[in-house]
Amino acid sequence: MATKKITSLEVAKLAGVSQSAVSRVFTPGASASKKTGEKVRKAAMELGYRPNVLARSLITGRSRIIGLVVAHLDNYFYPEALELISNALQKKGYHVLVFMASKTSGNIDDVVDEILDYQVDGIILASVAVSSKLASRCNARGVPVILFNRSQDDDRFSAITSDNILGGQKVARFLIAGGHKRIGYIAGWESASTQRDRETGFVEELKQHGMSLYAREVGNFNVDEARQAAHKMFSGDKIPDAVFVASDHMAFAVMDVLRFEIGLKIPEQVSVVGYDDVPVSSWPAYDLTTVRQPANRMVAETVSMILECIENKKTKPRQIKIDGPLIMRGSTRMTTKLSK
Amino acid sequence: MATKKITSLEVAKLAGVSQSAVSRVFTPGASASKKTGEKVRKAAMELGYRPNVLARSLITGRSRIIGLVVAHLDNYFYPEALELISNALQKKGYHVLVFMASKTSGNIDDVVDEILDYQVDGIILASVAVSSKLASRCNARGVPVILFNRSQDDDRFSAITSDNILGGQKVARFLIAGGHKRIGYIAGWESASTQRDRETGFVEELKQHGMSLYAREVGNFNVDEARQAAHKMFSGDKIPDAVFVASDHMAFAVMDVLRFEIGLKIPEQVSVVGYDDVPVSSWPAYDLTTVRQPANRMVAETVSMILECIENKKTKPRQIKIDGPLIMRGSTRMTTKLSK
DNA sequence: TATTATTTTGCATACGATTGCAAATACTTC
DNA sequence: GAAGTATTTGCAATCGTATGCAAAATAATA
Repeated sequence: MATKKITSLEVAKLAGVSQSAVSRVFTPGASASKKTGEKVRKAAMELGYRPNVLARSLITGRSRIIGLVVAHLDNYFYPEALELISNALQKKGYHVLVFMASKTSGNIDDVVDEILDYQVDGIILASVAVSSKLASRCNARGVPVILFNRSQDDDRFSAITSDNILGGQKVARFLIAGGHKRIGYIAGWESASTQRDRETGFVEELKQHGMSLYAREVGNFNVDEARQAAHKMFSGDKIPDAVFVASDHMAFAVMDVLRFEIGLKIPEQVSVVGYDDVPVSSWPAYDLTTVRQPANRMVAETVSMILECIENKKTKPRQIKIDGPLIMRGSTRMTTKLSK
Repeated sequence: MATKKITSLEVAKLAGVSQSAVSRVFTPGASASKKTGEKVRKAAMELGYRPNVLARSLITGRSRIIGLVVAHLDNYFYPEALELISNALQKKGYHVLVFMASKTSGNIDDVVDEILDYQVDGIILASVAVSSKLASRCNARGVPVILFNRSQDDDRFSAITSDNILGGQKVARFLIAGGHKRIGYIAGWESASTQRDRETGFVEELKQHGMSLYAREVGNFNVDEARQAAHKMFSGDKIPDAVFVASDHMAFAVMDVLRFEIGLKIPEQVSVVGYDDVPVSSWPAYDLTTVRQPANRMVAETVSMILECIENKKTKPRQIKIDGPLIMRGSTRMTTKLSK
């Protein structure tokens, strides 16, 4: 009903000081005497006054808002990342404005434009790419853009990923050491750097050992397509004895198909390896061997990087790769002792 | 580098009109001739001008930002809801400022205060409660508050939930019809209305059939505690032949304990029922019978409700319960034919 | 074409804060 | 207590846009 706005002016009146004084009390770096500080704080409390962040942003040019574009919340790696990012930024006095890059909404560029309208201090793109035109626009406005779990051949933004090439290599070494001879790969979305790097590392390392992919299908980081891929790969009579799936999310679907539709035993007949180490992977029903993407460290780097860019406009973009361990679980057989 | 801001004034100059004209062109309801419209749009395009949403909000008093507080992203019902909410609001020209109500951050009231600082047009609390003091503060500022998947005995805000009482009843009827005699319940967080309602409906319906709970433990909507609860409940010699778990999320943990740690067969020895119908429930590894919370309909109601409250301040808060079906899957045995 | 009704436009102010500047006050020091 | 230095404080301008009001331009009507 009485939708009254309490402004600094009213607090000033009640406290018997100028409006600027009120502002100074609520501005960290500003100078105000102890006495006025108390008077103002008391009056503010009484009226329930809190500074209007938007008005402040208008004049300071800093909104303390970070735009976050996220696409695949159905892959449980992202909710976890979102939670960590939001918490970390919250702790630093920033907040997250979320934008979904759903398949429906088409163009990511439009989304980024919308974000810029909010005068965000920075943008985090989680597993999402953006045109170089938009990149320059962000650049021109001095808004740092950080790619999370995706890299792009554009040195105007920083990128934080796990070391996907190395991860792929680890999987290859592990499967070879386990005595597997016919090794398949189910790929993610071909245009994603994560997909490419994981496959590159994997295939290169196989080659090092004189092997090559026995089978390859594409799952596009999508459950349904992963199921189909599994069916194709395991429908013949000579089937792989191991399959590396480009994400845990897809790997679960693959495991379900192998066990419940094709009737194969994991790991006795087929070993399955995933990538991400989302919480479900450790649940006994899947117990999936996988490469951990250290979400907490990736987020920590992302947040400190973006804050650094905001503080200091001259910060050069960097590409950071974070190593993650191979987590050995029950979805893979190990005939041979594995030397680290 | 050249961090130049393009303002409406510069566009006005280039287009040869006044600043107000530019503003009018970019303000939906305002009057501007076709001719100036074109001139302005052309100039804006050339300079890459877009209106500053924050400045606009300052004067209109509407930010087109909705604050969303969310707690349990580890329960996969919430990422899904978040995605739906964000998409629906995006479509209406609103955006979501996310706040994590992590266990660490303690007081929700502080979080809500922070949200208000951003002059949000409305607040959605997903499975989170707030003190009545804060409720009045929001009320006083004319900011509608909607509870999502949680209700509270406070008619100042609207609440959208599934019909948890009815859901609990359905589970009871189903288990009884299945011939189960010793029925256990693993509860969520006792203070949550969802937990209370599910249990109430469940127990009442058992009573209707002359039965009562054979065992009861508390899992607090938390995986680890659910595991412990399962252990306790199934460690004796007379164990339940069915267990209703207050959320799918916990039910998975319970199933894993039963199968892989205690060595029971599901559903032959124990039937398990969950609540939510998150995507994982339909995966063959769990194939969990559960009550569906219709996230899309719940979100649709939530969004239309909050927009209605924003448009028309006089809208009365309402409590909406949405019925969800029982989804029968393989985690429960059915000895008897079930009459709907 | 003259007159009236309707749109369009510019001017100036307001939204709620921050901040440079200069005057006023408080604190040192001799 | 006077002179000098360090802090506080208020004034006024500013951020980028929206909007009421009155003047100007255009359209409608006779």
